Amino acid sequence: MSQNLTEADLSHLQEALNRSGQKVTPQREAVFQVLLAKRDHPTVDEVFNRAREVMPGLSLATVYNCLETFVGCGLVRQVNHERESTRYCPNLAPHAHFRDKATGRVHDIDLPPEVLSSLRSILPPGFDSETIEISFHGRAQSGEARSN
Amino acid sequence: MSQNLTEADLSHLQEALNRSGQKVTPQREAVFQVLLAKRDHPTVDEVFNRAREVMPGLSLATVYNCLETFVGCGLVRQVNHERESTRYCPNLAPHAHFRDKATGRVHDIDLPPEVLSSLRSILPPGFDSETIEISFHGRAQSGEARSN
DNA sequence: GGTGAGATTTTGACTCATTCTAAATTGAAT
DNA sequence: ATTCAATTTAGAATGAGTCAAAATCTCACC
Ligand SMILES: [Mn+2]
Ligand SMILES: [Mn+2]
Ligand SMILES: [Zn+2]
Ligand SMILES: [Zn+2]
Repeated sequence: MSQNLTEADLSHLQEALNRSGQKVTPQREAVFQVLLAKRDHPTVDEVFNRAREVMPGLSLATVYNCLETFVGCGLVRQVNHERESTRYCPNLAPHAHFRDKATGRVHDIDLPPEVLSSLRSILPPGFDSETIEISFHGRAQSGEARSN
Repeated sequence: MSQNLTEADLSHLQEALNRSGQKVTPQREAVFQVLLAKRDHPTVDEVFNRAREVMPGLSLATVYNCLETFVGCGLVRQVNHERESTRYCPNLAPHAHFRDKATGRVHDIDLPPEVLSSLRSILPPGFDSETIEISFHGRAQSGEARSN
């Protein structure tokens, strides 16, 4: 379960933090490790509980801080569905989210470049978009429902 | 400004409420009127303040109740961006939302059927989507920024 | 290997949009 | 008129997220 970060993942973390002038800390390593270990779009509380297993003294505020830092340097994305608790996703490829009505689980849906550009094309002139969020809501067959 | 509901809008309201076994009340008429009068995706508080001008005794809880009722019978859509307050939209045509970073305003973006179906097509087999939400975030030239 | 400045973490208080509860009011049907 | 369910209302409660201030850590520098 609680694998350490691979060499590659650690240097990804280091590089992104350095790039924005911030330090690698044990707490940030632990939180990042949790996100990579199980890519199921955990809430802050879920991250907190998982990270505490490996670092018992960790505080909830620090988890909020770490996740905000990661979002700020582009290491993870925030995922919101309606007014539910914010979830976090370390998948940096362009993708949409599918939330399963039955289980509440969130699945990554790959977003091909041509669909992305057809989406951009619906913006009238004068609208300059920096980010696009796409979320589906419905039912997923349990066979498909591997927890990502 | 505070026009009354047109005959057509009132019967739209009546029909939708009847269909789901609920009553037309003065409060529901006032809240619905507010949504139709200025289609700028108001928050609950904005709806509350506008509606109070025409019905001073109205309570905030009732505005929450009315809006929930309207969402339930398909008269309006909820619009969420990140963790900001929920906004409400009476535009029933398929459309995406563009939130202007600078002003916070939300604009409707028409969603052509072919783009909608190209989006549906990215779902792998086994995923059955009931709703899709698409939101852009960026800057809109002020010329384009009529408040819808 | 110390020192000090700045970054990070921690705790606990706080905010505020939303939800809940229970009492009052309304209104349609008999 | 009476009744009963639906609706409205005021106010309390909830809970994810934020903030402020003190404690701790890191690391460049000596
Ligand atoms: Mn969420
Ligand atoms: Mn919103
Ligand atoms: Zn994702
Ligand atoms: Zn809209």
